[in-house]
Amino acid sequence: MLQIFDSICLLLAKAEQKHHNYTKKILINEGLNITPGQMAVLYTLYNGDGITITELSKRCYMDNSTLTGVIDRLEKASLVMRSEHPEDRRQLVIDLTESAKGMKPQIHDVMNRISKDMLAECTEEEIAVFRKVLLNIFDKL
Amino acid sequence: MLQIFDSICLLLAKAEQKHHNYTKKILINEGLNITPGQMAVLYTLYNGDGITITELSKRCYMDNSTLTGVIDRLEKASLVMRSEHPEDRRQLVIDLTESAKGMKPQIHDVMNRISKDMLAECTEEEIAVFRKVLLNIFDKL
DNA sequence: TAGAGATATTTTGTGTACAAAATATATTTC
DNA sequence: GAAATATATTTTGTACACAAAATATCTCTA
Repeated sequence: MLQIFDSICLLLAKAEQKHHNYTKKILINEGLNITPGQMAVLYTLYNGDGITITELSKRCYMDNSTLTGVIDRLEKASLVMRSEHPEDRRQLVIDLTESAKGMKPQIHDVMNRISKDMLAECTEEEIAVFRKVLLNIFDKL
Repeated sequence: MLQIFDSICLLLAKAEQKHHNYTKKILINEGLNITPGQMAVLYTLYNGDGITITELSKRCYMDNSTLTGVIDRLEKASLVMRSEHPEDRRQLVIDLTESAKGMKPQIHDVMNRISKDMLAECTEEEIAVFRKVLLNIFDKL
């Protein structure tokens, strides 16, 4: 059983997949009606909105062309607004709506809960190592 | 910098994303002309082919409906064959082609190389903890 | 044995993810 | 200042990923 996890590559991929689906379900259960990707964008914007799409893409490590669709859906859900950049007509500025701002505590709660759930059996040291290895993978690749 | 990685949830998601893209590039550079998902299916079939789609889906933790498309593409690339199940006409049996069997060493090499690259800076102990935490996430969620 | 329910696979619809091309606008260079 | 180049965003095409519905076939039960 779990034979394919001889490979740490596949294990990493599938652990993240479980985590992603778990996040999806919790967001639905909480009635937040957003997806994990949309949550990541909102979370990033809570650290400062009023930024361009390219800047947002850098901060949340999401492809520019992927963001187009995510922002479309967030805009349709009235959580985000595109507006013109005052000095450059190529750029668009993304702002959170009041409705999205109101969701901030709930979103932080959800993310904390998910971290806690998925790492419930792990010690502080193990979590520190886990974080370190993930950061290393992110930086290295 | 890396502000969103205060959250280990987003860090896990993005580390896996980097890993996925890295895998994609290596597979192209090696001239294997398959995607990471296709590689996972082949890898699973190397542990035993001649199994049904549902059995394959259990072994590689891929959704049945996702597998339909992956197998379509593998079949188009002549790496896999669907054939009728002798006793149950609902089921299809998936077999590797000779061509796919010939790729086994290369695929194992690629996967070992990727593990090595992404964990290059890590000690054996850290890797053991990393694996343990991933397995825990997979089992728990 | 006919009909109900179960199982296997595919299809459809939605949401990332990314490369490459398309579009629009800015900037640089000659 | 017009042409070349650069930048910002969207569009298009391909590949997962999964839920729900559609199909086909099998099995169980009355």
